[in-house]
Amino acid sequence: MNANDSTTKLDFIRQIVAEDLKTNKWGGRVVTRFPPEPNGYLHIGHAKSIYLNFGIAAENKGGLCNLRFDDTNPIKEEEEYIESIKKDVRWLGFDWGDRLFYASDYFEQMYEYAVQLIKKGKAYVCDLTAEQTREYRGTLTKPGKNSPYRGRGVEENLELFERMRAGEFEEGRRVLRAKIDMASPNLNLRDPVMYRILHAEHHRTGDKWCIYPTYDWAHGLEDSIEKITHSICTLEFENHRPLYDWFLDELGVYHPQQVEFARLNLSYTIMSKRKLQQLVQDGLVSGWDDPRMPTICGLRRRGYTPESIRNFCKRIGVNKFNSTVDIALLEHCVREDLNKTSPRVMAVLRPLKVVIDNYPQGQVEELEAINNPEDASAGTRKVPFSRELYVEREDFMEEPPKKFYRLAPGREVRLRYAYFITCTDVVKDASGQVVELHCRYDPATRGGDAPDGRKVKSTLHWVSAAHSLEAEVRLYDHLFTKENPDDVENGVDFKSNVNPNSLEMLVLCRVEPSLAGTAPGSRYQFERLGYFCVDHDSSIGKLVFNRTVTLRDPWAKIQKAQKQR
RNA sequence: UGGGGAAUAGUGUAACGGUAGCACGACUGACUCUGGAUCAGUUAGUCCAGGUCCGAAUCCUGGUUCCCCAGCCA
Repeated sequence: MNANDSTTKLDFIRQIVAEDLKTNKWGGRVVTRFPPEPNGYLHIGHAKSIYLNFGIAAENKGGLCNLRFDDTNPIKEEEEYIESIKKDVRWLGFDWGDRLFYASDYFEQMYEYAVQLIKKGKAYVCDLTAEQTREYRGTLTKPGKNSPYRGRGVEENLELFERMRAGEFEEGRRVLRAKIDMASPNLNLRDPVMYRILHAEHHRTGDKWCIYPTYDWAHGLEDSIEKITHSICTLEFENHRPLYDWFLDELGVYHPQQVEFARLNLSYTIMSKRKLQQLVQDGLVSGWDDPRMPTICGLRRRGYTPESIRNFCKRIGVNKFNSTVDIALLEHCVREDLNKTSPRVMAVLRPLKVVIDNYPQGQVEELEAINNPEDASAGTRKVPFSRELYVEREDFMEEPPKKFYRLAPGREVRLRYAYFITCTDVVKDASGQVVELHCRYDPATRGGDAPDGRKVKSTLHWVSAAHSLEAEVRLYDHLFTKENPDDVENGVDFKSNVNPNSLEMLVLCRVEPSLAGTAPGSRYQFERLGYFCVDHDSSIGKLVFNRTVTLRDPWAKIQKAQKQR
């Protein structure tokens, strides 16, 4: 049994949906929504929510999922984010069809609802300053005090609210509040603000409005208007549910069910939009799409596939308690996908020149290489072989330790798809650095097999010196050195845990000639090294690759263990 | 200190009163023209203490620990 066999294992939210369907609670409908505020870029945590909401809709007959921009705060929101969010959701493989909505489209209707609440004596205009409001609210343990404006008459409230809308008051001068209970142990119920005055240009409604609804007031209405059945949000909104319910009940309107789940945390990275922004602002990363970022655009640039991210979301499950998923699971998911789909290619990241002394000068052979051993239909290609080659610097050791199977003086290894070679001489520069290897090849092993049946312990990747192309390769590691980046000493913040070695730029790499002209976004496996993706900085004249993830590498582990000893 | 949530191998998740299972990780071994992939195996868990029951991860009682709430953010 594998993780795909989830038909019998429903998470608690899907159980609720299934139960509601059984009891016909919503008349057989399933309508969810993904409601981002367009104030930043989406990250892998959003992917969990997208996968959940669109997934539930897709799994149920007639199910719908709305993409709704929760644009109730013009100060933080921009059109640019709307486009990036749409792009990312689409890239992840989800389609909202014609179900694209904006909270701002409901402003008029929300206003009317607010008037209703005022008429019902359940909302009032309050003149307290923000600071006074805080004082009146009380604390976690002390009840709040009623605002002196709480007793204002309906007529006065109506008039003042209208004048608020008309722009007669300056920002912060007055708010509209719900009249609930200043002594409630749930602070969200202590007469929460419904409207605040913001003389700000809204990216969609322009200057039509100068009062804007708060989240608590707006969100339930948005869900209600769109006839959502299950309003799925994260745990921190649990305390808001009584308020969500209160507004809809007081209005007597269609009332979806809010369900909360735990947001995603991933080891060695952070998910907080605010902190991610700090990394960008402080230049610790190159931007929101830096391949080290957990943003969707970062992962895309890194070479992650939508399929692998969806699969990751499926595997992590959904629950009501905070947890931190091991980033190794995400990495496993890309490897799993890329192993099946990506063409193999040879590239040498840190070149070491090898001269095959007994190979004819000027001779070039085109050797056949398999494009993808996991996919026979991918076929084969020709790779040029010649007298002078490059191999990986770390594939040679003058004094090989135990368990090092690769090239060493006097040792025979195989060059993949080519010949067996034996190292006969090591050339060093003045500082003692190995700069060149001399080897002899066995012509009888052409293609990589010895007719006499002798074996070698390892196979190396290589490129022909004269035929290979220069490339820049960017190696990435975890963004932070600690599993939990927020684990810090007093006086410093999470940024002190940024991994100084999370990016390594290699500029003089050599790749096989078949890569000439490869397009940005193309993904490959560099044999024995890992999965790489062509960066959008790449051009015909200058190839640039990002390492998505390494291959599983037992030798690296052995080496690490040997060093520690 | 008030209120609201939650605790299952190292990590993430199943089991819904009836054999604690799966995945990732780690570790063996087999195979291999990628030290990849694949295959086989090992490892390891119900927060604690009581109680109910033939039987408890599940129900009850008491405790412990963690998360959220004092924005005119979402």
